[in-house]
Amino acid sequence: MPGRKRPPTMADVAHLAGVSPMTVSRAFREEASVKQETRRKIREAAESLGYVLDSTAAGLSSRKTGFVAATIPSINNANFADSLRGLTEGLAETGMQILLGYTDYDVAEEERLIEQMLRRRPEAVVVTGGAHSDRCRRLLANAAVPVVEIWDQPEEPLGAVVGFSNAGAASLMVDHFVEQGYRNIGFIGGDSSRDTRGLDRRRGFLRALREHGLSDERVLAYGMPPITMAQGAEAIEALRARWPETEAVMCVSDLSAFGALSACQRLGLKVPGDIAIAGFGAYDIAEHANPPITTIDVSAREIGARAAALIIDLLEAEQSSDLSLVEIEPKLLARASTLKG
Amino acid sequence: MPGRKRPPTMADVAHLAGVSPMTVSRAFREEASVKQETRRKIREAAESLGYVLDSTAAGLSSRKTGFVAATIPSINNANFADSLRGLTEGLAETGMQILLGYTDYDVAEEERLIEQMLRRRPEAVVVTGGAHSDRCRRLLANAAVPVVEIWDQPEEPLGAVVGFSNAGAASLMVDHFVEQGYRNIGFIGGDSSRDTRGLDRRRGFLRALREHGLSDERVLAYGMPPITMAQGAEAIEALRARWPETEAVMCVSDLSAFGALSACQRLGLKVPGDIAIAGFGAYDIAEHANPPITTIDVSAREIGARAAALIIDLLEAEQSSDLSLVEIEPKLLARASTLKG
DNA sequence: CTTGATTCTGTTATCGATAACATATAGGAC
DNA sequence: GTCCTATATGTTATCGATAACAGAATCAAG
Repeated sequence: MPGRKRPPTMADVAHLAGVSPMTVSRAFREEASVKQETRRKIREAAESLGYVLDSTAAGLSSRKTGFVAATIPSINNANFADSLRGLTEGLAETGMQILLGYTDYDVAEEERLIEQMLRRRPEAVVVTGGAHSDRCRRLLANAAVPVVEIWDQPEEPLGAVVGFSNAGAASLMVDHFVEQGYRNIGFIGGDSSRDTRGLDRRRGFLRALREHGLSDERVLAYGMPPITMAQGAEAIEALRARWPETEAVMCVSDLSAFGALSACQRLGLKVPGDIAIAGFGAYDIAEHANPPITTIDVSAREIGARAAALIIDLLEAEQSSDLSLVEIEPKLLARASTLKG
Repeated sequence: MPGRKRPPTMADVAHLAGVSPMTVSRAFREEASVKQETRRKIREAAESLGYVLDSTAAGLSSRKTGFVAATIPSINNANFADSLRGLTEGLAETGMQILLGYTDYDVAEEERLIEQMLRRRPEAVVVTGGAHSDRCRRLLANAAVPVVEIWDQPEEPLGAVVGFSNAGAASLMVDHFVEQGYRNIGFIGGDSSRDTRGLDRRRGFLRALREHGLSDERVLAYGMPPITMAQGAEAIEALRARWPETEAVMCVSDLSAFGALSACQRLGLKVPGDIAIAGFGAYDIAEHANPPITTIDVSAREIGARAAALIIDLLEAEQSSDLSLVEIEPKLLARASTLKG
């Protein structure tokens, strides 16, 4: 950290290169018209001074910060990480940078975060999931930038949506269970009203059970989201203790499903012989477990990529026609953990 | 997106509240002296206008952006995610925000990222790992802000360091294997020079083998980092094919170890009976696998937390005494996957 | 050589806040 | 009531860039 002297500015570069600051500013943007030779001189001067553009100032002046704000519930979740990757990659060509925040599945925290992020004047906002505080909705509306909600299909969207119905996705699993001949079917999920996507899955799952004329009583809520492997393990034991006749269980995520699977195996239960186990999210772990775990693939990365494309469109359009709905189709991946004989 | 009218500024709030802009500015900072009553009036005015502070402008003026830049190799890695969480939580009280970038294990990409981030004028920078391009080193040196390197102990640190010796950590595993009586020992890692931490682990592992007078030939390099479960699975089969006498294997990460474990079980091999398998990183999956996988815990979250504490110190100190080295001690977690009898 | 179009470069005002300094008001101590 | 200190507020200049406009240089065509 050699001496805290102030970093060089465009004026310094301009001085050294013998041009005006404005020309330096232009030289740093590809599209602007600057003579080849001048540009070279400027780049050299900049490099020799160790000059780095100040996008804080640039943003203030041009009213374009190059930020896209994004919130996800948890950083430690491969699904959201995949979506984030899709988003980052999709925005890469535009040079936009992601401003990331974790809500920890909490709408109050989301509100705090969104406000903090809006202070940075992002050019677009991506939020995960459909539940938001009133103030948060107001803040976003006032921000007058495109908003994209992902991973859900909210009843009252804030703007554009790239998502799927969590309830509908879960019902796919019921269909699969029924088709495989299971009748005593259970569900393991989180304990909190905070994970609205998890709750939607449960709701859709139970409704589908009823539609098939089956009992929807075998439900176990366990722990705060994100529900862990350990909680999946505890939950399956509790479920088996209470409803020993259970033949098949869906867990709210692949992680809990894996925990449940491991717990069963430790207890000497055969999966799927004694009990079938399914998850949600198409994590790597579901594919590589023994047996591989039946799951639902919601194309997490695609969600991010589509959101990026949508943002690019909306920013170009200027027009505020952003009530688009991009529907992602969840796919059931039938694997050994639920397949009979 | 109701009409793209310009958002309100402090001047608007000041006008409505009947005070000067400066007082509004003060009212938004806790420490500043503003009469209770005035502050209330201002907050009300702000809320009714939907005013949100512009930290772009604030940062320009005060020369404090409230950003800490951080790079990690991959977003989809629970270890780095944990460090990031520790960092975020540690910085929360200061109100600083993380500006995140993924290098994808690539020094050129790291250089690009660092420059992009430095344009935002972060008040500190956290980088993961010890390999950097010359230009990147120069950029960081010129930036005149504290730099903390994590997850490594570089020979030529850029600034402060919060890390551990990857080579030393891997040698712990050799000690464990030898103690358990294994003699024919192998290593599975990535194929690329890009994951320097992975290479360090391999190097340390092989050196330790030689120090114990054992053969260091059973090494398989497989795929690009981050090495996946699938690659772990392929690799263990290839390793067994080439060196059937192998009794114990360390994989460069828990993910590949889990892949290897699953592959062995599918082949009907007993773990640890026929072959012992260990990983690295203390992922959840290692704990919940069947059998649980022996691994090395490097306290990923603590790394982030310590980095945060260090940054807070360095920023307070003003003094540029930032060659601190915080040593994290890796711990071997001996589990069933390598324990005899 | 003049003209007009095109390309390149400079000048001035401004983005929205805060620092630094100046001033006003309030509250005790004597 | 005076003086002093502490608290509260206002004024002016500035942070580092870019927008918008204006002016100079270049070049081809007539």
